[in-house]
Amino acid sequence: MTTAAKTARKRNPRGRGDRLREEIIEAATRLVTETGGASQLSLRGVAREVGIAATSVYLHFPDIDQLKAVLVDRGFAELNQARAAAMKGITDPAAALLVRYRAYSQFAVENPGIYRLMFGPYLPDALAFDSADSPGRQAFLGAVEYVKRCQEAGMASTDADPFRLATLAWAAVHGTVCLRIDRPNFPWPPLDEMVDDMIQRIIGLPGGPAWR
Amino acid sequence: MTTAAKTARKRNPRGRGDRLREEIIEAATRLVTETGGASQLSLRGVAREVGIAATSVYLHFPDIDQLKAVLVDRGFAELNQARAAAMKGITDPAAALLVRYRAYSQFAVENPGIYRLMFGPYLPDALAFDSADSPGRQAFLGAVEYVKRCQEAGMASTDADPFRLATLAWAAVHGTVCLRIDRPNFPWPPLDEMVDDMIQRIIGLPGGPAWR
DNA sequence: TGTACATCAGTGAACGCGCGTTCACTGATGTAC
DNA sequence: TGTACATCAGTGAACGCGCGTTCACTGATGTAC
Repeated sequence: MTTAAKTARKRNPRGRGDRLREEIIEAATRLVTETGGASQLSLRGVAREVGIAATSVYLHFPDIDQLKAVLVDRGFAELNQARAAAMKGITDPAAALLVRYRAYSQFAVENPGIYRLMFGPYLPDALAFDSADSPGRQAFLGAVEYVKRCQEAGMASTDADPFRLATLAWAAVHGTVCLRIDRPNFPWPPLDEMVDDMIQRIIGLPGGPAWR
Repeated sequence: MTTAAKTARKRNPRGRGDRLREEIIEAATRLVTETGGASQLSLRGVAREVGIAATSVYLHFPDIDQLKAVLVDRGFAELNQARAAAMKGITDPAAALLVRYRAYSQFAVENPGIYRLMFGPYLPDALAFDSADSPGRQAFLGAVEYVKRCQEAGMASTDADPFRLATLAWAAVHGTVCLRIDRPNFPWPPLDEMVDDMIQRIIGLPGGPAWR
């Protein structure tokens, strides 16, 4: 549906100008998802997708980077939500850890455009800074916590601190999904299987090589 | 040095028109390396960098994708060379494997623009196809071979076939370097240390968690 | 030895396109008197 | 109840820019006769 303006748009009623803001965000999400690349996301392209004049985007966003920032925020919100939903009711820390990374990787593969925007090189510098209280960092610290629980339960290697293990795991899963997205012709094993295998080996989870 | 034409270019002598081809490739390499992104590599930009008319690029490349293809080829050649140089004289298969991945990751971090072009989403489809005889695939099969040797020497996990282990290792190292490039503010451990740690855990190399 | 011609290495003007951004505007609807 | 005015939601023309691509060209140098 990236084509042109579908049906002639009706102007929003008085007081509901913010609805357009929502439409713009949705259109941008659609574009990023469909084209898989946020690099060519343009103000005029988004306006075209919504079916409004290019200038109307300025009513809600001072520039395209602000729009990207919103997409990234929503992306993290959605990822966190998916992760929380997947982990719901799971008490075993090792199982919870695996499910976390599976949810992460599924989100990435299902939303490659948004994922690339969140973790790739397209981000405006201000967002890419990845400060200690950024949503990405917060989620990472959540993973550190779960690794720690696994260690305390004797279900993970204790030869490295949990921060280090979580760092390795993040990088490994990130690479897994990036290559899958960018090199789809490689004979990859099924996603969940590969992620489980990866995490078990890195964290030293039961079922991993250290336990055989 | 991305600025403008340095010194007025002298036309190449008769019969040496191919020198310009080389200059164009070098300029493109410089641009990709400096800006770190191949996405905005443009025909006119390259011409500007070389100091020639935009149209002169057509004398050697029908379009920018052909130029990118050459950059990728050279990238693989350089990577292979760096890898071979690093492995020279090393007989221990486990040490050789570590050195391989260290060389790979160093190449990536030192040439982020080229690396992204080689393994990222910017590639023209024809190149990204990653067929079984592509240079990337060939290098990968080299890694599989070394994993196999490690297994045969009792220096690696034998709970998975070498192809699978090499797949995991590649993905993990790819993620390591990508995140390092794209999220430089994260408190990463030193590159070699992180790569060694990653590979030892995944392959089950001596020094890895399965051996402690 | 001179000269016409072919070839080679590259140029420069021009095109249409999509982009971000500006500016003044339009037209519907609510509100004050 | 009517009307003037303010506000709100959004438009349309125009700008300058960089881009890829076309076309006819220029000017040096080698080669055939």
